[in-house]
Amino acid sequence: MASGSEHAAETAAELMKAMVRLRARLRAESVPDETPSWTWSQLMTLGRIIDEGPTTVSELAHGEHVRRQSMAETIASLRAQGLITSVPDPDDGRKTLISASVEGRALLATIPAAREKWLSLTIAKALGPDEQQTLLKAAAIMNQIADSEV
Amino acid sequence: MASGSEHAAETAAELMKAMVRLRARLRAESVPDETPSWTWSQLMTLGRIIDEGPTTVSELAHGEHVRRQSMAETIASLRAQGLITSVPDPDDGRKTLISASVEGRALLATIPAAREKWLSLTIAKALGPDEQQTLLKAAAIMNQIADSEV
DNA sequence: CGGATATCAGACCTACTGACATTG
DNA sequence: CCAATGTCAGTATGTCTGATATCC
Repeated sequence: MASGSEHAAETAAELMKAMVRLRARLRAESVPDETPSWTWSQLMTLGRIIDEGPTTVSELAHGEHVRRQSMAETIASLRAQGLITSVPDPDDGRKTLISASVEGRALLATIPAAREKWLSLTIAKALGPDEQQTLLKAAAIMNQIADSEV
Repeated sequence: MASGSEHAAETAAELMKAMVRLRARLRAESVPDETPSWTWSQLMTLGRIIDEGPTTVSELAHGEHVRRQSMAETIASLRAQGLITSVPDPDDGRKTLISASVEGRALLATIPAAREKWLSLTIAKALGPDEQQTLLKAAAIMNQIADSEV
């Protein structure tokens, strides 16, 4: 074989294509009137805050591979909706420790995510168990790639 | 059984998470100085034009699940770079038929996509053949979902 | 005139880069 | 003084909605 890298290029291209197209479909399918306010970035950041306990904007930004400024925006949205609380770090005045509020934990527990609804339904309706399993495995692999060191 | 929908919800959530995070990582990894000009939307649209022969903005927009205006932007970029040509439909004055130019076909044949480079390398380096196969299958399934009828 | 196509104009969302104050 | 953190600005991209002209 030794054609591993060729396959890798094809896989990369196909994966990118699938991601762009599925994203577009999800956007098209999302009902504007039902969208409350949370984006996936917000939801995922909230989940990460709950998992990692009190943390800082910089740490979150690093973990999600975005700039501090971008993450600050997300945090501001979450704070505006009362899903998180932030207090100055008593040991380091530069830092602001962010924690999930009771409301934030409650929200994530129910995981309403209107956008997810259509995808869940379509997956349940159009896919067999094997295909669902493949997607789940692929999601894990994609996360692994996203966090791979160099 | 009967838990298919629960699994579907979990799969949907995991897939969304993976897509958002991988996208972020790809953005972080893309080298700004190397980015020539093509976006994935442009590349995919170009591919679709080649596959479907002469077509219209509306048809392309429908196929990619975006608004006509958005697709018009993409088409304008492709035209500005000489990758496509467009002529008025002789039979229907409202339509503009779009075809790929020789340059466009040549470009897609080489598939340079600088953004793809990091992903290809990481896939080749960090993933085994089985995992690559899973991603490829998943990509096909994701496309299937993106085009599913209701 | 109603339906479809294309395009112009304005807005938004989310991320980016650059510059700055504060703290360690 | 230098490094890290957080925040304020301005920019860029890709998409959206609304309005308009043209053609069938």
